[in-house]
Amino acid sequence: MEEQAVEICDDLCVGSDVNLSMVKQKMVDESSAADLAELFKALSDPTRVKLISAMLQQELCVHDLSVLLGMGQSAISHQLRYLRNMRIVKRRKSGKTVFYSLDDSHIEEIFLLTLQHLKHA
Amino acid sequence: MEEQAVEICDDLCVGSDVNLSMVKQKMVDESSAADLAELFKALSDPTRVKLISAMLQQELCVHDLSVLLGMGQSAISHQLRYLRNMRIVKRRKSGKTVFYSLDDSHIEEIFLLTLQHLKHA
DNA sequence: ATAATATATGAATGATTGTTCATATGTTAT
DNA sequence: ATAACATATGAACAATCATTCATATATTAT
Repeated sequence: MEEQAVEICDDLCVGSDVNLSMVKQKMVDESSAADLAELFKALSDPTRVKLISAMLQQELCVHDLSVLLGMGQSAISHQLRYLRNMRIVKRRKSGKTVFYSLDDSHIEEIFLLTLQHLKHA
Repeated sequence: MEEQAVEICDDLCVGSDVNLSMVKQKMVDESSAADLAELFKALSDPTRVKLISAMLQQELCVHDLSVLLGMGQSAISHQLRYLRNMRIVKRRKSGKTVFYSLDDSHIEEIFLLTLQHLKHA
């Protein structure tokens, strides 16, 4: 059981009677905050959103994704690499073509939950 | 009932027998993709994640948030403005101090769901 | 009015990002 | 071996971003 060092300065916010140490203890730590931000960042670009939305239905090759999104093959490849590094997407190679599909059901849940919320906002 | 124009090029991906029009119809449209990306972008920065994580517990004034995160007041104010523009956070003014709290339970759900997934990943 | 406190904001800056272009790698067919 | 095709990748560039600094606004106390 480690006692987390809480470095709250002596300053008292006159406008509040909040116990800052208490709040700090329950906050996400530095590393979790970074992880959360990193994951959300992966979903924070329209191109990547569309890629995920397409692969939500079925695995697709780079060329098809490129056609679907109306974007250059290079741009698609770069973004797929990004998503792959984040382990959001996985590859399957078949001859010349490479098929991509979603690798993480967590992402799928988060994506769909957020989509729902946006729909009946 | 508008028929959505699906501009799939004649190119056939040799490596796949996918009906691209079908996939395209089920994909999120341009505007939804932008909205999704915009929302996720709001959560894609460690500072904003920590702010939300703090306010998940209770409303807090700018000064307290500044102390909690160990960051300058200006940086905090700028990010709070961002979150407020996104309607993720709301203000309550009391004398000199301004209290911020979460404005959107959707965000809370998405945030907590993602946090859970990261924990037992 | 003046000082003190809390927050907001515009400008500047360094860092990161998404796309494009050119080219490389890898696979299949001839 | 050569050509054709599918994908990957490095460099470059414009655009966006998060923070800092200086300063402005607003509120309260003296």
